[in-house]
Amino acid sequence: MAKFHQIDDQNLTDFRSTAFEYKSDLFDLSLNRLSSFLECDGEITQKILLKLFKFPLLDSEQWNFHTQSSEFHMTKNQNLFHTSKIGFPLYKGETMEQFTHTFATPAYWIEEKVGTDFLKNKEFGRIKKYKQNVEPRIASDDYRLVWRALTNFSNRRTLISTILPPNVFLGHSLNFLKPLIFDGKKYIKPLSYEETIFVCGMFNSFPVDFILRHRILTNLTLSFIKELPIPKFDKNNSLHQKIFKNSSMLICTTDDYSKLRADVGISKFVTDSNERNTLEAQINACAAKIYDLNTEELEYILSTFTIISQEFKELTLNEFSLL
DNA sequence: GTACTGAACTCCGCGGAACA
DNA sequence: TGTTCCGCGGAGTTCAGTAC
Repeated sequence: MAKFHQIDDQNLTDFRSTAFEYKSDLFDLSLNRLSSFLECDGEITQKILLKLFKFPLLDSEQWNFHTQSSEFHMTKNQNLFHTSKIGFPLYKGETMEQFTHTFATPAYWIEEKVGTDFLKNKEFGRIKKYKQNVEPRIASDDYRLVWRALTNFSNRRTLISTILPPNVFLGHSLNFLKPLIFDGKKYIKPLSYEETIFVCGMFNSFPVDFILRHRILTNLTLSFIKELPIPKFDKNNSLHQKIFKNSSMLICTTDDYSKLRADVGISKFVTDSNERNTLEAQINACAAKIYDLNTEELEYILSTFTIISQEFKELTLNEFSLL
């Protein structure tokens, strides 16, 4: 039997009459695959979570998912920041939103050489143990998947992610997927652009958000991200393809993404807000289908996002009914 | 003007890796 | 083996927008 977050004396006395049966499968999952217990509030939540966690975690062998936080610390590194718009912009959580890097104008910039030297020094510190004569390479040279590290389970959305173009720096309120890793001899790309864009689409979907809302309070730490169950991208799966293509059209809206567009072969992009809503609703519907959720379960997930408009929820359900 | 809510900022402590 | 540094996580504080 289980019941979470009970502080009332009477409720604790009547524990058995108000608690629910915590499924043994969920118990095994929490104990063997996760770093903390999955907290849930009843039968349907348990059923949904068990369906979602049938897929490999991002820190499992199936994925090659390498995260990093704190590229530039807003307090410790503030001596590097300026407001004269020279060099690379410093992105913080508040400057991006789901599928967009133009949500707000950056407040700080870092001179290109100052910033890249700083990051190359840190990277050199990481790879020097391999004793290889290799020039350090840094993440800001490439497109990278980012997400807000500071959030809340009761916010409009908890996981807010996009892909940022090269030549931008990140404040510590943004965590990111390393686009390049050092394997001991050379730098390799652990995930393709297609996989990265697909993951971005999954991150911004309601089912994945639903998981995090049952696990975090305010800090979306790296361990919670790495314990997300995400299916491996399958280019032959039409649902995966839909999420990848829609995400591409939502993210790559400026010339900063021309190289990425050419690389993944998606030239179209969408800036009209109504069209963007439709594409996002389709991504949510496809994600729910991938996780094998039924209409009742998707409706329940949507009902827990109380600040999201009813119109967008209905759009998502309509798209789901078409699959 | 005040209260409330959502969201971001800042500070501090912990733990592991590196190093003397 | 002790010390230092740095990445990371947690929590309190502050700010901004909105409703009344």
